[in-house]
Amino acid sequence: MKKIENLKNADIEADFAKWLLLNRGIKEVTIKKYLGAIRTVENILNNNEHLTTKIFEISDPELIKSFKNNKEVQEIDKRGNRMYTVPLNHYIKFLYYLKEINEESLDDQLNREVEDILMNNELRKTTLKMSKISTPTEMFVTKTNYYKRNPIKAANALILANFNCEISSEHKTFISRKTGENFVEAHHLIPMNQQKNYLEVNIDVEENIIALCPNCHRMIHGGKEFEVSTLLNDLWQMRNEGLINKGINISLDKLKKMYFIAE
DNA sequence: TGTCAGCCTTTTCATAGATA
DNA sequence: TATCTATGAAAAGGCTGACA
Repeated sequence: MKKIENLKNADIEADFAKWLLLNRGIKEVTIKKYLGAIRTVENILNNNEHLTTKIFEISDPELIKSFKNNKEVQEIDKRGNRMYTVPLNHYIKFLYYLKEINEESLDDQLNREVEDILMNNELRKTTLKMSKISTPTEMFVTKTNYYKRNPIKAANALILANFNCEISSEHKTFISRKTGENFVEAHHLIPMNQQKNYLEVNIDVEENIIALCPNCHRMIHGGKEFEVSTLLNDLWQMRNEGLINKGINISLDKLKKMYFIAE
């Protein structure tokens, strides 16, 4: 069992190294030094009992951020010209990247369920009634808990948008074989992984679900910062009032942070 | 703020020789 | 013969500063 756990940590470390090499274009020599620096930080935190696990066992980027506040880490970081916080920052970005990939795959799963609902004429007629019964449901995926999306809510959102991309109704895609409508995808403006920060309200509601053409949907998940930022500006203007009516308060800045836009 | 080359120091490992 | 110790080479770690 111990060996399996070690293998998992080694896998994450190897994936992180591969991500640095392929996604960030960092040289192997530097990657080696970064991994060594992370190990040094890990030892410091272990020695002063701020940490009892390995850094690569941690999947919460906020916890990694807190390590940068440790006095000893700050001291060696200053001496080492930020060579300890730089790799930690990279690891934080890597963890967010992993979360984003999970968010995308959950979106894909949701959209397949939405299509199944919309292709059933009887079910389609009753979606608006059914959607009233809903509470956020946590589901377990790998080591992290995620909130299951309600496909009926998402189907409603697409119907309310008249199957148009909400960025521009001119974004025509193709007619879906299953639904017979212009193909658009459901996207949660406030990502569902943020439900944990909205304990009083359910963010899986029509007001938070946007119909997007596949191009805009991919762009919002993986576009350049300025492109995502532009999309978010428009969508936030469009939906903020509806969200407030549902008791969901979100500033544009906070929304951008959820998409890792540094502004 | 991040990257990276380069230099210095420390650690690890292999090998040979000394000793019990 | 087995074990310990000294030594040197290689690898890894730590740090600096230039540059983008």
